[in-house]
Amino acid sequence: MPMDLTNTDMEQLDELTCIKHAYQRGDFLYRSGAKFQSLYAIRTGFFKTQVLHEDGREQVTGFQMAGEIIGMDAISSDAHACDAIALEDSEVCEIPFSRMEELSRKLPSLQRHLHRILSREIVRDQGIMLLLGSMRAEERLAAFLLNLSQRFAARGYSPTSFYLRMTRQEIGSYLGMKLETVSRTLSNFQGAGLITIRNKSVEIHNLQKLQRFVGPPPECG
Amino acid sequence: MPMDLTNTDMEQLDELTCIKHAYQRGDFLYRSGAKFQSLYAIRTGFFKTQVLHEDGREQVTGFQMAGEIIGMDAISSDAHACDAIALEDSEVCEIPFSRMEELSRKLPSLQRHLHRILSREIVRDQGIMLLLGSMRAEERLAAFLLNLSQRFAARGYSPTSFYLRMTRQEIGSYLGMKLETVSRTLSNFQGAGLITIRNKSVEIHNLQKLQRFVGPPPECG
DNA sequence: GTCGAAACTTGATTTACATCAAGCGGCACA
DNA sequence: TGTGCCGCTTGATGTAAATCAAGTTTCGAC
Repeated sequence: MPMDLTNTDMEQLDELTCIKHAYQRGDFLYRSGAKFQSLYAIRTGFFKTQVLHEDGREQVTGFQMAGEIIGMDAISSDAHACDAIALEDSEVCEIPFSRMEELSRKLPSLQRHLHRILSREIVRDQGIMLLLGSMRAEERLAAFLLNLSQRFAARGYSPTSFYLRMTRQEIGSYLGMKLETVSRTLSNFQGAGLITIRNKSVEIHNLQKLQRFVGPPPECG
Repeated sequence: MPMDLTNTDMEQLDELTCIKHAYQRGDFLYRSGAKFQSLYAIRTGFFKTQVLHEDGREQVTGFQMAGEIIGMDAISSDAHACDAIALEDSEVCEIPFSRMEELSRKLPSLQRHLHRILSREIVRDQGIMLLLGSMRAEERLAAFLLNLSQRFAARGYSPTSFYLRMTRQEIGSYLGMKLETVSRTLSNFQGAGLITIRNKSVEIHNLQKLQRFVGPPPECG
């Protein structure tokens, strides 16, 4: 939780983030419809969030990793609007939201931080809307890999070599395509020498080239 | 702005919402990249928000009407992340955000309200992700019409008879399809007796039937 | 180590939607 | 009261991705 708090602020904030929990792969952090109590800061591990349509269709709405906050969708109606499921053994800090509201009334920097986090989620979602609404399969997958790359890099891991914690099916759900298309497109990237993919481990050989995939097809010449 | 405020709270809030502006059709309320100062409450009229990809592609991320708040995406980075454009002559209240933060530290009910608004936007976006990621064109358009219907109804207008303020192109951008597909699908709905559409005026004949379109194709029998 | 279920890859075929193309209609403006 | 443009509709054709269908690999449970 990087923010511009003084030490004493930090101490007060500690009161918030003290309830730690461990989850195993497959565990639900929360379920859609559950009463909202807390936000959750992921300390270690990997989660997915998904919304379920009444007709059984599901849409993965995000993959969350260490340092990210989830549960913000639940504030609006006091009930969670999606499921959050651990994709690997994970640790989270539970942040009781009423405490957070109370404290953020006293600490402007905490208040500001909370607002930014909420807003960042909105911006993230808009980016996914752009991706789902106006990109082709190849571009979506390239954008997805680059996004993971950046986030791993920001955490001190390699931006070019990492494990996918999720299945092809889950990637497909997130990106609005079928698992076969995910598999095929990854194979194409590999065939083009952009990446090496072996099961869930990815190696990106050329970030720039992959970046160039995210954009309109090169028919403009 | 319906909320549970006492009268004196209400008076303090009035200080916030006093800067009124008028916009004509086509005017920008704000542009992507502009410095963030304020949220905007739409009093009358109709807006669209859109994100622009560097390669020129654009994605409409929402249509906003009276009573709705826009500009929340800008909080995270102190700069607007999308354009907001009036689709008809409109009036908005500018809400300076620093004032709002200040005041919401004193008024827990305002604080709570702000958090709910931010969270509601997140939930809305997730719904659009579901729509874009896992629905067919027909379902998306049905869902779109039903959403407009509900929102008009909530404002005291007819849920079954209304004007579309946006072009087929804009609907298509929002729903991740081409304008021709929007046009064709609307024609199909009309052919099936679900709606009457004449230019931008829509009449929904059967909300239930339209509702049933939002769901998996009836192959389950 | 063996078995069985999931996850994944790859190919053949189908399909929903995009693209290309032409004509119509309503509205702003002269 | 025309006239030109933009938004819209509709048809013909093309194509990206879905679907259907094997076959292979991986991995967890026993």
